[in-house]
Amino acid sequence: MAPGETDASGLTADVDVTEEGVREQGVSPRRIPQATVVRLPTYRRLLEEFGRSGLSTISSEMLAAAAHMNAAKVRKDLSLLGSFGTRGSGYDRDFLIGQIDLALGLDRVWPVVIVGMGNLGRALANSTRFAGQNFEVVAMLDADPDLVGQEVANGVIRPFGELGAIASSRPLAIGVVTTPADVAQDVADQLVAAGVHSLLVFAPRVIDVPRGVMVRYVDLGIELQVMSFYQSRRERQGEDHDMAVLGSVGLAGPPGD
Amino acid sequence: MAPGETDASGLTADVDVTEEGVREQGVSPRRIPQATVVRLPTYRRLLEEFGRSGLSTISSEMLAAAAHMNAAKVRKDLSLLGSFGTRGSGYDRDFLIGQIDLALGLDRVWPVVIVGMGNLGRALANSTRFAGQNFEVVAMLDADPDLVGQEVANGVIRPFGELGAIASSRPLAIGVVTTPADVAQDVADQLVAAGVHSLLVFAPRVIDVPRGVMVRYVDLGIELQVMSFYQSRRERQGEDHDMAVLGSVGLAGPPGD
DNA sequence: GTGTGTGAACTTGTTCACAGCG
DNA sequence: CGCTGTGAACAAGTTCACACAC
Repeated sequence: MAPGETDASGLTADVDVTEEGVREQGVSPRRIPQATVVRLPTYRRLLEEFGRSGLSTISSEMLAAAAHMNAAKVRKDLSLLGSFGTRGSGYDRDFLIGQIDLALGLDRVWPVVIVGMGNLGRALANSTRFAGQNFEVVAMLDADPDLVGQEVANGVIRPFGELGAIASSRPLAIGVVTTPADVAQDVADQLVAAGVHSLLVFAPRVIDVPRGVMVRYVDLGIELQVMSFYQSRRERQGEDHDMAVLGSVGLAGPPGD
Repeated sequence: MAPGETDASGLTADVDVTEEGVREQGVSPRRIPQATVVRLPTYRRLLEEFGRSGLSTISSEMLAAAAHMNAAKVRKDLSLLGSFGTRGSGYDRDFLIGQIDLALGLDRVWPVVIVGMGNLGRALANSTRFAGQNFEVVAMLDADPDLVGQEVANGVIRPFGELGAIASSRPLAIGVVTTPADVAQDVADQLVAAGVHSLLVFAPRVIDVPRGVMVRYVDLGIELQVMSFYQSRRERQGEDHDMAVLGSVGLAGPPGD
């Protein structure tokens, strides 16, 4: 196969993606498909970058070129947020960023808990993405007594057992699970009990959650195996296929051509 | 929306997923859609786990329940590899694992290079997934002189400038980019020049690659923003939606219901 | 009877192509 | 005339439902 770009995620592990509960209730402009939701952050980032170049108006064609995708897709995605473009010129950068933020819920700060402070948990805690504008790491937990008490990023690692206490002193929205696979389900259960409704799981394990709780998986093993698949194809067949881009986090596609 | 499960990836960032170059050439049994490729590693892992429970025959229903998905999907996916099931009983675990390995190219070891040995690069180098059976980290590079020479996992960090030399002494297949975003494109260019045909990019940046090179993205920022989207929906609307599971690495879906 | 393999229906996502606004 | 917004065509992915093999 020629490598093309994939879109991403790769590992859709799941099930049950019902779109209920959500249907128009005044607030939501329109139903936004998941495929679009996943692309909005990329558009947002590119708009920021264009801004640094001094551009204040950006066309779907420019965004599409920068994101390596089809302009019609960009327009369709953006039109789901409302009709913000100006025919003949394009979209006003600042206004569009504001609208994307509104759609993504980036008009507030979400409290995040990270459970499992090994190498990966630490890397995430130090990431600007986690410590950024809209997300605040309110707790870093681990069951290992040797790790408890250590300073990481701007805080200290606390015992996993304190989760309940932390949850009663302040609301928690997102839980990041960077523990070994064998305890991931138990950790997830306790996070859900603590009020977390969104889980980002790095452990290679399918997690059971009650309805209403969202789970997204980031699985490095799957990523590598997907690459192995395309790489072995390329070697089996002649060279020069055309691979493109795939995305894990939902970005990218399989090496198509 | 009720949280459902998503499938994942979330961030499909890409483009160009052409399926050329690949079409049937004797070796490939049949065309395997990307959606299936991404799920094969999960089936493989679940089969391993069932094996530990002593089961030697597994039905699509069992796999589906464990993976939180539809049994018909499991059967359709597996049937693309060939007709390995036995009607009335199910699939022979060991044989099926072998067939999945064959399809995924896990019958050999792929040389991996990691560029950017900050927290994340180190976490990956220490990961069993990277140091596992089918992947071998043959080089850990960084441009920072302070990091060069440090021991990580089973090796030592070398200067990024040595990439070319390393590539001429042994073939490289997969490149992992865990550098800051501003140098990611340059690093990718050099990896491609060194013969790498698959890139796993953690930097929040769209990467340009020539045809034939596959890029998959893992973007934590996108993951968090996708969670923010569904979380803010849930709060805007009544509670109790039904979210499910989404996958980043391609596993999971949007919180549907 | 049990569970696979698969055509057909359906749903989701992408691309085209063009009407129409600025 | 340029670029958005969008219906309509298309492609990909999922689920159903059932014939058939064991």
